[in-house]
Amino acid sequence: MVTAENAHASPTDADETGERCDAIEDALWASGRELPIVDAPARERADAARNRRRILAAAERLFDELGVDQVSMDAIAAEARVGKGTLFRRFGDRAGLARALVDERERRFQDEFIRGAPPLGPGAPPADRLVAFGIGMLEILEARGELIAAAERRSRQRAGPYPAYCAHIAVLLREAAPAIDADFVADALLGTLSARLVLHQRHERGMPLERLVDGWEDLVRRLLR
Amino acid sequence: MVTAENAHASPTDADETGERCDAIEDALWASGRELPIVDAPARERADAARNRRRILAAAERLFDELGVDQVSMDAIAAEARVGKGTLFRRFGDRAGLARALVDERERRFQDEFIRGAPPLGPGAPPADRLVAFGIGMLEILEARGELIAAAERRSRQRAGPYPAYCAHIAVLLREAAPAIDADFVADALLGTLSARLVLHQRHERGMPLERLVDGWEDLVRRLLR
DNA sequence: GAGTGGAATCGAACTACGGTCCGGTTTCCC
DNA sequence: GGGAAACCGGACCGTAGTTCGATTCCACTC
Repeated sequence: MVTAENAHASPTDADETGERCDAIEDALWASGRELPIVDAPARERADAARNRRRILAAAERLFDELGVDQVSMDAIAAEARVGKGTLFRRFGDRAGLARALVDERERRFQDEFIRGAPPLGPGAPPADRLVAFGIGMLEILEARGELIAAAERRSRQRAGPYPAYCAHIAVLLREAAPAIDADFVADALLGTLSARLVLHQRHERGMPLERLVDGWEDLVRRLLR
Repeated sequence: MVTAENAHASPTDADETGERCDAIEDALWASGRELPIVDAPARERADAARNRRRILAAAERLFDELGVDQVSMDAIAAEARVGKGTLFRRFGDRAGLARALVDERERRFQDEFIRGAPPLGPGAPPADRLVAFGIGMLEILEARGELIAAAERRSRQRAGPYPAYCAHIAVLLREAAPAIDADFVADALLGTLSARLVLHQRHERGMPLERLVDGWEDLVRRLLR
């Protein structure tokens, strides 16, 4: 069944999926969340790895071509030349697959936020870091909003990077304004960066990206002044 | 098929669905939205009215008994002794049915907000009205959160009372702080009152209602001070 | 390096659910 | 009573997600 033609049929050459970053993992543990379950297990069988890559490549291709919510899971499985069971065992559900596709980018973002250069990373005043966080998030949403909306479909708060974002924002808020209910306000701020909301503002209400950026900055400054 | 037993089998005695309030309608029009389509049409046939009542009663019963997202549309149709087609033609989709079930309460809330007594209604300072709005919304969510979450499932921003809430909040914000981007901040504030988020905070994170109330008030005051 | 036991994985058939369609029936107005 | 419009409801469709027997792979032995 595995022909020579599709034995290494992955056009995305993201082959080094095995790379880990212990610093990020530690930071995530410290923030009290589990790691996202989108990686390969420690020892992955060769056929499983091949199928995982083929599924991700097929999904990326179809999403790109047709739009995220015009593509069924059956279509992805067929395009990847893989059974449905394989698809779902690998990624859990549709949201898990979407999460896997944005995971690399989100990891990089978390990395920059935790240990990158100011103003996003440590060193800058907390208000500036918060502003930079929102801008970075809005940029990611601009590029991958549909996908992230699909990843957040079931419950945004439960899975994915939400708890980590929440914890990081809360830390900054406590630093900048100790009197504040940091966890509550973190949820409030993150609500502004919900994929569904931003997509609606951008495409249905026609608000330009700069307006969202300015709005975010003003919101943060007003809260922390 | 229609037996005497279920001919008027509606335990909810919301029989006067025909009552209209032109003031509210005008206000809603002024805010640029359409009216919610959950009413009976102007002239409803007798069998249609009977079936609508039976569907609403059945849904209420099953939702109460089993929890909102443990009840399928088939089950509601069966419990109401009605075909699936009838159910969907009447209410459009699952969200529409849920909206119909909270509609009366939301209308009352909109009414109080537009023309009721202060601090919710006109007369109080805008900041106080905003605080009261959030508290009222949180109370509704406390009582009917699951149902409202179901009503918001597809796109919160597009359907239901969201546009009206948004417009009203924006008016208050402009009054209290003309320099603010009122539409943007209205979305931000309403994000805090999203049914999904509040349910998560209340039941999964165990935050007490008073904390959400205090958090909301502090958030509004900080923004407008 | 070939063989083997057993666990991990594969994938097509299956279930359940939301939503649509359309021929037949009921209701209402005249 | 008659005709047209509105309505009814069950069969039907596409999709997300599950199951489980068949298959593939890998570690270990000889």
